[in-house]
Formats: sequence, structure tokens, C-alpha cells
Amino acid sequence: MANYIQRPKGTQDVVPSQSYKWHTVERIVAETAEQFGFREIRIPTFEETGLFVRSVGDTTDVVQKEMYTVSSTGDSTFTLRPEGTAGTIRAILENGILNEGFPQRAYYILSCFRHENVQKGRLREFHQFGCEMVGAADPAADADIIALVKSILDRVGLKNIRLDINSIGCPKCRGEYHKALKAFFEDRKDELCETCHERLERNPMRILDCKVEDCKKIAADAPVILDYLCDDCKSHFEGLQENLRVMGIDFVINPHTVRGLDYYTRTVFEFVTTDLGAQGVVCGGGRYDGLISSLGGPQTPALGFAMGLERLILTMEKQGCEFMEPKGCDIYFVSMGSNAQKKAMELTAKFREEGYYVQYDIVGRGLKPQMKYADKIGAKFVMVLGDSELETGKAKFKNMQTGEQTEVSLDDSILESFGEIYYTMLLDTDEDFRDFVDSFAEDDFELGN
RNA sequence: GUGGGUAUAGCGUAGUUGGUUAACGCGUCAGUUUGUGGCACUGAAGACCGUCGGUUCGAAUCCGACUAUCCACCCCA
Repeated sequence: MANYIQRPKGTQDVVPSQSYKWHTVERIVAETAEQFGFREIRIPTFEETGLFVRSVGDTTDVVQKEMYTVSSTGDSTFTLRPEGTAGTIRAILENGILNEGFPQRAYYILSCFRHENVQKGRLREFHQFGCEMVGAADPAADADIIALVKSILDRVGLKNIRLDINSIGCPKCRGEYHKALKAFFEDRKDELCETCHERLERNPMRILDCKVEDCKKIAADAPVILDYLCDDCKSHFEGLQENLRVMGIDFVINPHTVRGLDYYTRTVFEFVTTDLGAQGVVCGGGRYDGLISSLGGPQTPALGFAMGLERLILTMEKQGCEFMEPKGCDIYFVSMGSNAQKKAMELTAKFREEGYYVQYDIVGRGLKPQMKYADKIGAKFVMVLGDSELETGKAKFKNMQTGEQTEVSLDDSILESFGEIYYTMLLDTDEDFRDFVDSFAEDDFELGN
């Protein structure tokens, strides 16, 4: 262990025995998005640095101190994407997708890179699932996006999740609010913590999010954005709440929910769990009506969200959610001697072609160790091949759960013989399969005897 | 960037006020007489005790620095 090169700080290995957890969430997330009309988009891992500066915002921490920027030959510098929205919108513009009609929906599963201090649930390379919807201004779109997230969280089985929503207005009403907010905190500047002094200059809304007790107390009396919303923004926000109620989605209006990226307007929301300490935001998103035009496109309303996949999986593990187990081994061919091993290879190829999951000995173990190995990998059936089997042309499939052995001929009929054995085993042990078969039977569907 | 905790085989741990061959469980591999797994028993492999330096006759144990990790701040997913 001593002299190995270690993985870079803030990165993670997903080892073979654990990857099924990722497959589970990736599958659920993608299928649900597709059900809601989204299609996957794939974009580059790095973009021109300017893209993130213009979209995410040059005053944000993400851009100011967390970007992995590399210079290339020539003048341009590139940056490893710190999030997925900027690249996605860039790609939508560049490929003329806006001309294909509204609304456009895209989802992605990708890795993002931010150079920040590492904690559990906060890595330097992390993975996001995200959705972007372009060309829909109505609050129904906001509700639909939130419904999508809700549906995903339900499907993976998460509990104790709270939905916070808020509106941070449009540039017009936010300007008014900023002024009022600044004036309010300016009067109480001495009582605020140091970081809040900086926030007062850069982004006063973030003071509302401060965890220091004194600041919290002061912030409790601060003006609330919702009182400053212009009529359009107000009715948009009310429309969203109405829609959420119609869809039966519980929410909390949290005026302190503020997003840290500059491009957000109007609706912002977060799905929060209490099971991850300070990294409880499993999903965050909102509307960004100004982003497309600021990237040089036509004024187009848009919205989206991003979900932190390692946070999602961590929470699922903590809550004991179920993951889809990978399919194990159907048959293991035990072989003794090189002739038997050749037979095992031959049979393995035949059964694999048929779709079965098959393994045989490739490390030259003895009979007993091979049996142990077959047991360890959860093989459903084992067939022992040795000299006597090769001579008689007959061998036995052993059901590893019941110990039952069935003799079959080692000729072309073997696939069919095994098919029957396998089918019988499924009927005996797999309740889902049985229900599945029964459902056909009820429909007067003829079963093969 | 700031503050605090931790660092012993693949994993989880023990290691008494510094004293010789660093212990245990799980896991891995093999065996328990001749061709059948799970249980049990036996054995083996596997650790320069995170790294470097210091104190000492002697350091896993004390001190310092570094690195990694965890927690909190910050920020975000």
C-alpha cells in the first residue's frame, strides 16, 4: 500500500462489487426522464472558460475559485465543466435545437469538477443527473420539472425529503429587493459575521442563508423577497404553488432558499434530506429565463435542475433503500483434467450463445475449490465434467439450492434439457416469475404443458 | 481558504505507563485420503503500524511537519 500512486484528492473509485448501485440510479433516473419526454444529451467534458464565466457568473465561488482551468496551445483556455447547464444550453444553441419547436427537453448524466474542500457527499469530481427544459414560460413547466424530481426520489425509495420552493424574482424586482435588503443589513452591519460583510457587497441574498446564530436572528426580520415581487413574478409563483397542490406535491415556501449561481430567476427549489449533515441538498434547480439570451441566443424562457448522484446514493444507503442486484451465474461447469476443461469451454460457449450467464474454471483449481467458488458466486446450477462423463456422454446438472441432480446427455439436446430444468427451478423459487406465468394462465393462455 | 477529530494486513478492530518475533475477527488461498458447495476443524499468504523527520539505549506508542480522510464553516449537487 505504501508506494502506490493514490487517486487524486476528491475523486472516487466505484469498484466492480458496488457499481450496481450506480446502475440502479442511472437507470431509474433516465427512464423517468424519458417518461416525462426528455431525451439524453451528451456534451464535452470541457468547454471554453468564457462559457462558465458568462453563465454561472463571475462573482460566484464556483467561477472565482473552484474551476479547473487548463491552457491549451494558442490563446484559448478551457475549463472542466463545474456543472451541466451551461454546456447543455450552449449545445442547444449551437445545434439549432431551438428551431425544432418548443418545449425542448434534455437530460444528462455527467461528471462535474470543482476544486473545493472535500467532505462526504462533496467531491472534486462528482456526478450530476440534470434536466433542462427550454421554451416554456408557464408555471406548469416549473411544476412539471419538480414533479419529475419527486417521481425519481419516490422511485429510488427516499424518505424524509423536504421540498423547499422560493421565488427570487426577475432582474427588475430583484433589483428593488437588493436595494431594500442592503439598506436593512447596512444598518446592522456591526452585528453580522465577517463572511456576511463580504456577502453584503457581493450578493446580499446569501446572508439569508448564513448559519451563524446572530446573523440568523437578524435575517429573520429582514425584508422578504416575496413582498417585492412584481405582479408577473408574483402570479407566476402563485401559479406554481397551485399546480403543485393539484399534483399533490407537498412543499414548503422557504424565503431563505437562494441559489448560488447567477443565472437563476423566479422559481428556485431544493430537495433536502436531513440524513447527510451539511450536504443535505440532494437536488437543486430553478428557472433561468435570462441565460439563453445572455449566451447570445434569443430571449427564451428555460428551467432545469441538477441532482448530485453521490449524495443520492449516500442517502439511499443510509436509509436502506434497495438497489437492483446484478444477475448472477446460471451455470458453473466444474472440470477435472484438460479434456474436461475443453468440454466445459465448448458447453460454456453454447450456453452463453443462448443467453445464459455461464462460468467455468480458468485458474486450474481442484474439484472442491471449484464447488466452493461456484457457491460463492451464487451459481444456480453446477455440472461436474470428468473422464467418466466424457466416456458415457452423460452428466448431471446440480441445483445448488436444493442439491437435486438431473442427468442429461452431453449432445445437442442439452440446451433443451437444461431449459426445462431451469424453468422448473424458476417456478419453484422465483415468486415474481410464478406470478408472471400465472397471469398468463388466468388469461387462458396455453402453457407449454 | 479557516477550525477540530482520525490514520495499525483487502475490510473491521486490539495493542496496557515507550521494551524484543505487532494480536484478533471477517475475507482470500489451500487441506481435512481417493469425484461434489454451504457447517466445522487445520494450515498458509497478507502490515516496512499513512509519509518524512525528531526525542530515546529502544517508538505502532511521545513530539513536529506533510499527506489522506472525516466533521464544521464557506460553497454547491
